[in-house]
Amino acid sequence: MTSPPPGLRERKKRATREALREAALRLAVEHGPDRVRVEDIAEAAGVSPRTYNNYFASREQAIVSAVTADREAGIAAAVAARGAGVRLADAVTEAVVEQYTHTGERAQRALLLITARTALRDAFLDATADIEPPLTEVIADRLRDAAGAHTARVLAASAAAAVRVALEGWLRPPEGAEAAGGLGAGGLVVTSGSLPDQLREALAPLAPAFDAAERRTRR
Amino acid sequence: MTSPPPGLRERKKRATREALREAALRLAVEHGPDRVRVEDIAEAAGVSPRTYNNYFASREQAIVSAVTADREAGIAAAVAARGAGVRLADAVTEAVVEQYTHTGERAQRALLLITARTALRDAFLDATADIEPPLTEVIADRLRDAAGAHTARVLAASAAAAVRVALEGWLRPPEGAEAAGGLGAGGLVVTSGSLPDQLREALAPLAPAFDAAERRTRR
DNA sequence: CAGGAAAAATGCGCGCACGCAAGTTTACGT
DNA sequence: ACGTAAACTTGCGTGCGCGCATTTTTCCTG
Repeated sequence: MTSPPPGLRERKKRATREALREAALRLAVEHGPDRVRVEDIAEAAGVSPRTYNNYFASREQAIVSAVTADREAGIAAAVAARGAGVRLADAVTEAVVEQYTHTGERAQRALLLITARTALRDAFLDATADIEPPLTEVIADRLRDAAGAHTARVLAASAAAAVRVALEGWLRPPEGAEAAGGLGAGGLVVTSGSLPDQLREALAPLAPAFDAAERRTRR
Repeated sequence: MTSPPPGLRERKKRATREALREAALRLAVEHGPDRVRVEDIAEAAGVSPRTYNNYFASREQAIVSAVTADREAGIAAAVAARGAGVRLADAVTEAVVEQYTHTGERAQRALLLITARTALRDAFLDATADIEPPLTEVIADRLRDAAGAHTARVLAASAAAAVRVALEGWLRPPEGAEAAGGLGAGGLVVTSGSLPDQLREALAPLAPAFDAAERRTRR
């Protein structure tokens, strides 16, 4: 899988990235997200501002990364942990729920801060796309037939998209009815259930697709 | 459907946006995408640079928008055109294929330019998410039951994600095209499979999900 | 254990995104 | 018809993203 020698070079790189994550989140919590500049983050991490955005494309990305990194790192294992015994759709769903609810104290506090600022919310939502690669890998691992690779890619992308929809609905309580569509005021804006429920509800419509893909590999 | 008076204010707004689109694409084709500044686009459209990014968040977005606007405008009609007689999954698939292949000459030429520059390619891929709202509307139009709204949202998001995967695979390997000197030094992007095939292949795994949702509405 | 190539970090500079506080235009009520 | 409020545009200033050229660090090979 990974390279047997982690590479000394690669380790420092990861250390720097982690330092930037940590610094970004800490400073954001300390002084408020708007009161922190890239220069401050870079200084706290011991690198130049120019180096900073060799790692992160935007200021928001660095802050959010501290929260999302764990999930994109653990989602694959969480799916794999639920072995071949359970339905693939259930494995993915429960793995997602686990990764987004069984979260540390620090992440929970950071989320509270993220949901307040629009720019950070958007960055957080965009970050959900980062679970797609690891998801693709584990799904492809269970779809061994010829077209499995392509199918896994699509299913992973769809699952990530569904998660995004769930998260959007979850942190959207304070919003007027200014949807893009014309007669979009179609009544029930019931939303704002618990996050696990939102996730399960969003992933449920995709279950038949997962089932079909999984069924094809058995024959 | 829409507001009976289009609104005089709204008309000027759309005209300005269209002018910016047109100017951005024209200048990009004329002088090359890197040789055009926001100031030039704004001047060509008759507005100030500051006004420019009240309409577009990035320079690339404006250029790409000239190509993608038609699709996000027509995708809903394309699905609706295929009436309730055909399977929802097929309607969506064929509508997507139609929108991304039956394209004008100008768009085709612009695409050639977009695929060359990495920044424009990324912007183009990101723009596929814009078909999600109209898709949500038409799908919800055919899913009339209670949970149809949520399901439509997830299915639309998944379909958009699948389209993105297809497009990624389509314009994948532009390696060694580092001849930025002359005009039209065009290295033809070698594609793996025709675009319609890629789209159909990517959307196919989602068909069972569409079927299940559609089947639920009939009883 | 050197020497040299590849890769990352840094300094510098330019153009862009966006907040803020005017000025200007459109829409609507009495 | 006129005045007022809301929306859109504009000028200005600041911080940021990133390309380019240079210096420093890391890794490999003879």
